[in-house]
Amino acid sequence: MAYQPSNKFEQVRAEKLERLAALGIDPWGSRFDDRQPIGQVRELAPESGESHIRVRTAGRVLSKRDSGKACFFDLADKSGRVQVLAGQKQIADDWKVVELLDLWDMVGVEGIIGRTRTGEVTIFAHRIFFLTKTLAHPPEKYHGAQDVEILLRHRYIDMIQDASVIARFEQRAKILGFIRRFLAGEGFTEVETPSMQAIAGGAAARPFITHHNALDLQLYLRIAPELYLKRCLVGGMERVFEIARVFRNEGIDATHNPEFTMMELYEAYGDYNRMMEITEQIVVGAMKEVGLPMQMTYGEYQLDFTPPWRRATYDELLAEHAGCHMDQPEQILAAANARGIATAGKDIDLIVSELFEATVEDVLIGPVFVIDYPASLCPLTKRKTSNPKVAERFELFVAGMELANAYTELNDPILQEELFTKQLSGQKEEDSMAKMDLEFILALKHGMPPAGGLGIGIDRLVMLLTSSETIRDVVIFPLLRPRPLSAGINPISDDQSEPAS
RNA sequence: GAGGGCGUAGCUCAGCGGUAGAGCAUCGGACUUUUAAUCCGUUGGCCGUGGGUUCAAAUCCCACCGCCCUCACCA
Repeated sequence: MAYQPSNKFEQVRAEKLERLAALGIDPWGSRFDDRQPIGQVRELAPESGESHIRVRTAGRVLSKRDSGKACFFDLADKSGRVQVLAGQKQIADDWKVVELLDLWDMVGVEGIIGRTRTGEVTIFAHRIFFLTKTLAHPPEKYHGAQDVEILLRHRYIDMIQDASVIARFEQRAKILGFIRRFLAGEGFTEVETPSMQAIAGGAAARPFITHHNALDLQLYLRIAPELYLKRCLVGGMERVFEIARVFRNEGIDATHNPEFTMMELYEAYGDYNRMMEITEQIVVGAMKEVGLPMQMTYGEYQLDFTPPWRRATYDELLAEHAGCHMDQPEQILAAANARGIATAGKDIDLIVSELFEATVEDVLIGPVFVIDYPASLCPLTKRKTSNPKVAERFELFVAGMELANAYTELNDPILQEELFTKQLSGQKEEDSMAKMDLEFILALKHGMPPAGGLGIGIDRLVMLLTSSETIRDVVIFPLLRPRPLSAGINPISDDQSEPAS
């Protein structure tokens, strides 16, 4: 299969493959040992002039300034960027390599660290080792690629041209690392429950459907790990958690990606009050992990995470922002009608929920725990002993985003079975958390200890802690509709994918 | 799903009825302290796709595709 360059730029670069080969140089390089990261190399630089310190490093050529018998280029690796001066006389035979060097090629460099007369940290090269040819033509050097579509579809371009992109995903990794260490320290065991489930339960969301051929079985991609993690409680795993990729077949916007990461934990003998403490510990700990102060800004908001955070009941927030109480149907209907919320044929609690979402959620700058939800909205949650119409549930809101959701878990199999059959009128089954799962009921019949359970949206937490405005900044490869390759970027083979019909 | 915006060279963008443009990048040349290097020259286009209006369409109209924003849906 012959390589077909997709434009003249690639044609030119392809020809350089031959020219490199003619010089006995492998354009795809090989192992390069004893490499010092560029960040470390920079630290060896003297105050001025050349040192006697030899350095050996490697990276990608991001810019290049030819100057007759010398060539300056900037070499970058993950740790930083440094200028290299390759003088024809100084690098001797390797000058042939420099002559064939293109932007975004990768090379190894050996030389002396120093500074030019303008003070720029520079490797005065003695050797240049060709490591990898870049066949594609890179974006413009000053602005770089700006088109969001290019940056998302080809995230590597985003990473190459903007060091903060990798840094942001490293922050994400640090946050996840902290959560794992913290929970391990608290005695939680990490488990991995099925992503493919015969019944997609544990949340209210439309699932993705898939199929197993050998079993001839329709399966769903999970919308939550909840029902499996509770089985672990039944079995005696007293503290258990999962960092679960979940999949929801819903719309896409700044805070929703079809697949995202949910941390769920369950603690036997706990309740939702205990979950609030853990939530504070996790969020505050994660903030410290990435070096954030308790007072911080996120977008236009000034947030103070100094614990304990405000705890406000669902009812008092409803009263404050919608002017009605959740147990007063006339008030609710009036308030809903006043805001144009359709009420006909809808269960009163569904209307309450819509009213709450319309009036309260967006104004919750927080951090604030919204506690004690209308019970009918919470089929997996234990009811308050003092008032069975209220469920021991909280949601954590920050900057208008829901960041966490937790309950005192319902462990009564008889009530659970009943709640699974109860659909609120005016609500589609797919919009309800109540989906009959007899296997789960059977598990509860074997005795699940009273417990607290917590889910934290990891992507949104990372957004908050990295000042990211959209979830796409923290999901490394967010979903985009596939399309025939963008102009100028063609595959090496000639079998173009067909556009979706 | 509804409304709005955008799609022009590899990239960043101008042009908005009358021969398709600039900067960077590329290619050739000069230059051993440049750093958005500079200087001289050069190449580069199904103007997203398909219809239509017009003597004439990148430009106006319609449909479709993709992306973005707002709203809706949704945690």
